[in-house]
Amino acid sequence: MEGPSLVILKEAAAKFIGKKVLTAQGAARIDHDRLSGQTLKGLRTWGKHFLMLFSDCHVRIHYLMFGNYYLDSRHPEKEAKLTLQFRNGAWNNYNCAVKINDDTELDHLYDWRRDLMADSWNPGLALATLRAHPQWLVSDALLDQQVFSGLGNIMKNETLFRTRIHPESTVGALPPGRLRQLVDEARTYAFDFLAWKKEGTLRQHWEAHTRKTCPRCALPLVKKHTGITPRRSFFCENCQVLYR
DNA sequence: GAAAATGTTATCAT
DNA sequence: TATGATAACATTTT
Repeated sequence: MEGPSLVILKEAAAKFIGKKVLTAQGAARIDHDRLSGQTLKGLRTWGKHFLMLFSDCHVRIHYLMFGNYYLDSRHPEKEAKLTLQFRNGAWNNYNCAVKINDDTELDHLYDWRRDLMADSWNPGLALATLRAHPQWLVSDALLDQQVFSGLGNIMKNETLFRTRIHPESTVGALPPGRLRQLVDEARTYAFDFLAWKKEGTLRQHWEAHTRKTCPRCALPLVKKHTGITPRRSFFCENCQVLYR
């Protein structure tokens, strides 16, 4: 689950803010009793981290690859990792990593300027970090959660296709204008992703990710694992320039 | 039916 | 101590 999907959840679950947790339970190995009776003070996201704020702690949920949630309903069979029951509904979270953190000063843990979805997103800071690591492959750089927090593999492939940059280009070899373009397009695509995800039309808008042919030139797209991670890259060798 | 994938963190080994 | 390998999690799509 990538950053934009968490923004959608934050909006959908906002009705629980200010409400008391009647019961907390689930398969996650946390102290559920600690949450029962507490009032949900707020919800935040930082990249792919979903944060539930309470007066003396916060819960961090990471949905990883397969995580999902049900609001006011539940999975027909699976046991939730964390279920929060409120007077006005239920919040079930599945296949996710759940952690309680005693620190309530989130600013100690998170640099909000790094969150691609945030108003406080700072493209200049991302740019500066990239400039400091010229040897990185762009496919690794985009997936670095300390630089583009919330950016996932789909967003990586689509951003590179849009900017016509080959995933195995090195950051340092990109002309300055192209590097800036990459940073800006990552943010632009993130919000297109958000809008399409809300409409339920995300997948049909993919131009490169999981596609077989290039929508620009009709040549076959290359599917290859690139970078240190390594994650799937779908790209056009004809349209996307390799900067080395 | 096998394999791979919208991903990260904890733990163990070196 | 720092870095790196491996396990763990566990569903949907190809």
